[in-house]
This record gives sequence, structure tokens and C-alpha cells, in this order.
Amino acid sequence: MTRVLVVDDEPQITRALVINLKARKYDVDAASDGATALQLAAARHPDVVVLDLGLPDMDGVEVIKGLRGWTRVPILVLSARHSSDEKVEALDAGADDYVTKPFGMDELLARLRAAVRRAEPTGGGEDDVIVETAGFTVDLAAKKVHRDGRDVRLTPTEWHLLDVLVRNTGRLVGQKQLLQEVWGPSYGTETNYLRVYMAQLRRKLEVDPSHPKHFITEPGMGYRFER
Amino acid sequence: MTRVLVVDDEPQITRALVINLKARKYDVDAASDGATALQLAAARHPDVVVLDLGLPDMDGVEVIKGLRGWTRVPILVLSARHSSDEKVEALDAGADDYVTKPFGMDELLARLRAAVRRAEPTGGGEDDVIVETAGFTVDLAAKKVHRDGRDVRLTPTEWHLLDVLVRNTGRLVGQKQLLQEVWGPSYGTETNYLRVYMAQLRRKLEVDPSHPKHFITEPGMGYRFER
DNA sequence: GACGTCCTTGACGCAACCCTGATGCCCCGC
DNA sequence: GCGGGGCATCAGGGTTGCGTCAAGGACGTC
Repeated sequence: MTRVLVVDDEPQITRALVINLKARKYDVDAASDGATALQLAAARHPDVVVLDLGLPDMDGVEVIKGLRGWTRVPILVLSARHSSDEKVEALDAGADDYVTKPFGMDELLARLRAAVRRAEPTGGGEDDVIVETAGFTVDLAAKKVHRDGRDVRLTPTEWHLLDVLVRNTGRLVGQKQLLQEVWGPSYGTETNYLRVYMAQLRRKLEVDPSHPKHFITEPGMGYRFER
Repeated sequence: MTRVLVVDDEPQITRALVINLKARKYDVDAASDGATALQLAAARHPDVVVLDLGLPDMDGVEVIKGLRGWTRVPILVLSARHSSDEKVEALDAGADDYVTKPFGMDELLARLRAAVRRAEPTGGGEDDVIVETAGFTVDLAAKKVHRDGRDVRLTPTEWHLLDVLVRNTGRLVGQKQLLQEVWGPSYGTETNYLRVYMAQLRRKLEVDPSHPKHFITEPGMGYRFER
């Protein structure tokens, strides 16, 4: 199900959006200020963000920048301001679309669909979602790990971590990047999380967890997944 | 250079767009009807398409569908029609954005930039900068060094040093600059650090560490990396 | 309300890394 | 020939970072 984060300080607009979105089977979160928006985005990882620029606590453009610091989630800006400069500023800060109030709900939903569609994995279908190693098989799309003819159960956090590492197979992923992608942008120094969860992944996937062949530590820098 | 395909049957609009785009260093193709547009898109593979819906030979939505049959190139629709239905139809056919005439050139360009930015290779892309020498291979992005068919492990400080040197391949890098870039701005005279770490890099990477071919000392000045 | 799962947090031993000082070499100037 | 400065190399010690284990707490389920 597609998850939408709605950010607006006018209750009636939020209400209208939430009702319409839920009726169309979207999974909806709502925030009424920038801080909550950033927090929710980090916690819930929405597939698209609908953002009103006129927020009580911070400039909408700052919210855009805050999001763009760590995610490429589509951002659809909603604003009462028609000026060209406002639009340019928001778009160049990283917004994907800009709709002026008052807006037609049909149009907004169409633009939302367009934004979500764009962000979908490449339609070519040529990328291998399945990664095989000597010891186990990872299917990123199906969220399944197979080992010794059995499915391995992973917790959400373990999945998230594995996902980031596998998508960067062979490359070093910095500890800060890992923390931010898995735990959210406000993390970056809690390397003990990484230690604990890397240990769990190794215990579940490595043949000899204390001598890992696939989940490799680069001391002081980060971790690397090797097939 | 980014290539734009402009499709519009009104010469003055096409002209204005082409001039503005070329002034901003875009590579521009132009078509005045749908058939030419589809043909040019196939031949030139533009990075983004600006498409007027009111074409003489075919419905604009048909052009969108024709493009979407084989490419995900961003399509920015331009139209004189303000009706909500038109917008929804175009967006759902596969357009990425919809701008109504008359439009501000600044806004259009900003939306164009946003569309192009979105289409850029995803973070998980495989665009790695690899530097090769006679004895070893350095992949700066993946933080990998390959030598004699084996991966060489480097410590963070060694990496940092190698990074600065490789980025200045062939150029002399002063001792002070090296110290400040690797150890921080408050350093500048601790040349013994450099000696120790250059020795380690040579030991790990040079065929004959005591007669370096790639990490060259310039006495009294600094060091130089040669491929 | 009891249970289980998952995330967080702290403590401990151990290994890796960074800094430092000592020694010897080479090149250059005196 | 002699002395000195800059460089290469090596080895030791302090510090940091990592792996591991275990306990506490939040959350959802039955």
C-alpha cells in the first residue's frame, strides 16, 4: 500500500486530504508542523509527501531541504502563494511538483499518482532483485531470505539494514549513511546499533558468524556486503 | 549536456523556449507536430520532453502514450486548457508535470530542472570512478583497492591520504595541504605523520616499497601520486 | 492482563589503529 | 671530510572502536 505523509497546518485541508486519500486506499500519516513532519518521515518512510509551505514552526523550504538530506521521496508542494519566485525556490530545493491553492482534488490526486509512478522501480524489470551468495539467497522485492532450504526470519530493522547493504553490494557503506538510512536522519553516531544488528545479521546468515565472509567490517569507516 | 525535446505548434512559443534553453546550455531539439516529435524522441533520446497538447496532427495524450510505450523520459506538458479533466488525463497517461499557458519562463525552467533531477541515476547506481596503475586498482567510491587479484585493506587514515593524493593525480600536493586535509585544519607541521603513513601506503601498494613508482616524495615540498 | 517480539542500552574483553620516539640513511652545504 | 636536515623504517604504548552478551522497556497480540 502506498504511504502518504500530509503536512499542513490548516485542519480542514488536512482533513479533506486524509479522507480522500484513505478512500482511495492510501495509507496516510499527517503532521501540522515541520518538526513533526521530518520526524514522521524518518519514522514511517512514506512513498510520497504532500507539503504545505506555510507552516507555523519553520519555512517549508527548510522542510524540503531536511528531507532531501537523506531521501529522494517525491515531495508535492502545496501553497497559497502564486509567485514565480516561491515556486522556483521550492522546486530547486528539491520539490517534485508545486500546486497552488485553491486546488482541485482530482488534479492533486493525479499529480500524486504521477509522482508515485515515477518513483517506482524502473519498469524495465531487468534489475535482479535476487542476490545469491555461497551461503544464502536474498530476494529484496519479496522480502525473503533463503538459507539451507529454509526461510530465514528477519526483523524490520534487520531487513532495512540488509536492504541498504545489498543494494550497495561490493561498496563500502559508511556508518553514518547506514544509521541515517535505517534509523533516520537524526542519527549518525550511534554505532552501537550497527554493532548489535550486524551481529544479528551475521548470526542469521553467515556460516561462521565470528568469521564473516559477506558482512565485512571496515574499522572506523563502515560495512560492506560481498557476495 | 542535457538534451531537451520541445514540441509545440506555435512558432513563437517554440522560439522563446529554444532561446531560453540554449542560453542555459541545454541541447535542444524542436518539433511542431506529434509524428515528428515521436520520431525525434526515438532518434535523439532526449533527457526531458516539453510537450504542448494542442498539436495539429494528433492528440497530445496519444503522443504521451506513444512515448511511454518504450521510454520513461520525463514529460512536461504544456497546455492552454485549464480544465481539471485534461490535466488528469494527461498525467495518468504518463506525463510528469502539467503547466498551463500562459506560463512564467522561470517556473517552467524550474519544473524542467526538477524533472531532470528526478531522472538522474539513483543513489544505488554503479557510476564508480576507478583509477588504475600498473600494480593496483583504486575505486574511490566503493573504497576498494585491488592488487594481484586480492583486495587490500586500508585503515581510515590511509584511505583519507590516498583519497587526497589520487584526486590530485600527477600534481604535487604540499605537506601542509595533506596534513590539513587528512588530520584537520589545526595541523600543518607534523610531517612525521606523513612519513609514517606514506610508508604504510607504499608497503601495501607498491611493488617495491623502498623504490616507489607511484607515491613519489618531493623533498621539502610534499608528495605526488603518479599512475 | 500475560506473553512474546523487537528495539534500545550498558558493560566487558579484545583487537586494531594512531601516535610517538628512536635509529639509520641519503643528500646537500659547509 | 664533516655535519645537519629531511626522510624511511621499526617497534612500543595508549586510545579508540568492535564484537558479544544480557537486561530493561516499548509495543502489539491473544
